[in-house]
Amino acid sequence: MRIVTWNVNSLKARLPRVLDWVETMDPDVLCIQETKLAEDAFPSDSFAKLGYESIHHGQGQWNGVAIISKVGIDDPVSGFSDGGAPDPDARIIWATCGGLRVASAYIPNGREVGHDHYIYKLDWLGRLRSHLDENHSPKEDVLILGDFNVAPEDRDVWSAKAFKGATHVSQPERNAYQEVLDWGLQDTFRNHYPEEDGLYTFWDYRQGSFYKRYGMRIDFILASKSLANQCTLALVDRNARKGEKPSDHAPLLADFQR
DNA sequence: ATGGTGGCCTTGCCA
Repeated sequence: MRIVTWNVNSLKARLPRVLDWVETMDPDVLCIQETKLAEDAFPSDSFAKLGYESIHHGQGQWNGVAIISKVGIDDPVSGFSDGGAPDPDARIIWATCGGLRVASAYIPNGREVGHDHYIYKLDWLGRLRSHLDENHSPKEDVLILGDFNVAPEDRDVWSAKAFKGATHVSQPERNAYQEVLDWGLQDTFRNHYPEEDGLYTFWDYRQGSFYKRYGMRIDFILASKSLANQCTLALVDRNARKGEKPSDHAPLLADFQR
């Protein structure tokens, strides 16, 4: 099975490129973030023509997450089932696809260390861990895919110096991310490239960051142990960041022996 | 190509 995550930064703006990419790369499951579409505005028909079912949790101008699948979509859940108040933002959607419990997640950006939105980000990652604790076992086949807006190590940003004091690299964010991993998930991409640095999934539109290789590795395919052991390929498609009207994120792809 | 934000509910906010 081929599983992909891609923050598309507006599915309306990106639809032609996403459809073209899906036809070429033929994923079984694609998790999309930042659709920026209202709940009912997801272009299901366009994906249905390519053989995919889809589910969407959207709010309009911001955020919005979706899953498209060729291997079924069962038991969808939008947001968290952790007993807490509903998340005001559309940031996570869950479904069972081909026997795997899959989540498409868009973790809050945080804006600035100490900002209300930063507190929300830390809380949000805590709720993700709580949802896993209360709804799943690490012995199941679980995949959390998405834009985590956290760089786990200094080598996951182009310059640790440039990020000093910034969000995405602060210790509280890294700790909250690690708490999610510690539930029983592995970073499948890092498993494949344990010694490499300079591998990124996001490049800011500003200042020609992509051309300068000023990137960040903030998108992940996290897999429970049983699945992580079956991951045969993991890669970032940097070509999708090139050309006309790219997203600022590249798709991250993983193949599993299933 | 020797240089280069982009998306949105747009004249500001968000990433």
